[in-house]
Amino acid sequence: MGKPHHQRRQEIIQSALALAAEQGVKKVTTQAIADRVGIAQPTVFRHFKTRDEIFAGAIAWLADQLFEALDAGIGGDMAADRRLEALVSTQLAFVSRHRGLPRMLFSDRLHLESPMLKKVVQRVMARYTGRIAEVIGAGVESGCFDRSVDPEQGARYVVATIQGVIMRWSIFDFDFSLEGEAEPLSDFFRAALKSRG
Amino acid sequence: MGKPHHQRRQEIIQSALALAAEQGVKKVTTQAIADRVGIAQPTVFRHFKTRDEIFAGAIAWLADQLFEALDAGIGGDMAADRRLEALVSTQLAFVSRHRGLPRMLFSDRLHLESPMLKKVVQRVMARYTGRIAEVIGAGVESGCFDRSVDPEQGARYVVATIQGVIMRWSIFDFDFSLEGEAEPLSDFFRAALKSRG
DNA sequence: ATAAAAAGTGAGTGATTAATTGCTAATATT
DNA sequence: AATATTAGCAATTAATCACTCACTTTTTAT
Repeated sequence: MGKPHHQRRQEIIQSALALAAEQGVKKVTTQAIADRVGIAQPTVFRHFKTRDEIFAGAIAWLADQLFEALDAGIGGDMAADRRLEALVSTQLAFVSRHRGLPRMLFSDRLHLESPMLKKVVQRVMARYTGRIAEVIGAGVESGCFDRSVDPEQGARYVVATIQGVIMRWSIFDFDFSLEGEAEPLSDFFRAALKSRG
Repeated sequence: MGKPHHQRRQEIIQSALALAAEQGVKKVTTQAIADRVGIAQPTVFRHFKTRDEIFAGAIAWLADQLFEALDAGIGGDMAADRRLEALVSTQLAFVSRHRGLPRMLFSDRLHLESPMLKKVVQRVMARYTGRIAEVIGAGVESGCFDRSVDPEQGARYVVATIQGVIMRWSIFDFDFSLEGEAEPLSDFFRAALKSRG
């Protein structure tokens, strides 16, 4: 027996994410992961030095996938508001497919127990907010959004709203369609940012 | 020795909240609470049957205080947008004074481990969202907000944005002034809801 | 082939922590 | 004053888990 290192790492990360999605971060024990992968519990530590490194690996993987999806979702040259709409809907669709993400991201465990994980999460958030700020900035330049809008601030609030919706979705155990929020949310943002007067 | 039951309960709840604010929910062990109150660890269980009941008590206390503050904050007869502004700023000021609230509310531990606590949190959220929906609804009636605004939906997004901002504040370890967000946030909401055309 | 490296295991350790138990001392009730 | 109730404690329990160790098997490289 014995699969190659990288393959096992992936299996472990995927199992951890699946467990987080289904039962919450607390239940992602090394034993539960091992059972799911089909290996003994100590074997997990052959592939990750600590449990936190599994989480860090999972978050890194999710971030990669997310930004890849975002880049794919806003190809072509659309107006800023259309571009923002695409961003929002891509983001919601992505999270919808990866329920482990909110479970990991919103877990106090991650932030407060491991400075390393906190750094990882903060970096992802900053990068994501920056991406949206660019779109808003371009929209302000082109007159699509109001000149009084501060791109950085607007981006923070857009991200906050999306996160709030996702958090609600996670807290209410995924009991409504996240993707169904894309359209009304985009309308909300358009109204908040759009050129008036 | 021996203080009355209700007084000790309060001391325990306050200690739990202080610990959550300072070090996160994970560190709110019955031992840590006991140390802070100045009693032995088993004595905690003379006043609460389980640890979860301490959390439930803390959340209930916070909810009471919050709605009291909100009611006090929107007395008088102002226009709907001013009323919403008052709500937002009261809310942010309250959370600013009670950092244990976000720590408790955003902890996956609460939601996923105890159905009872989950119910408590969901009730508070629903009540809070309803309160905002009323204000938005009145604003739409009076023509202060746009007729196309759905009060329930608008309220959900307003709450989502506020929660997102608070979550960011909590994740970034309270490193910016939450109360400073009141004004720009209110501007954001006003733009999103205000009568256009 | 053979040595070295990697992947695997069963058994165990140590730390943490909510909750129990059996008792004592203080307070309230009658 | 006698009794019951309540608040308190020290000692312990029982469960959970991340992580280690000593050892075996499989794969890779020489």
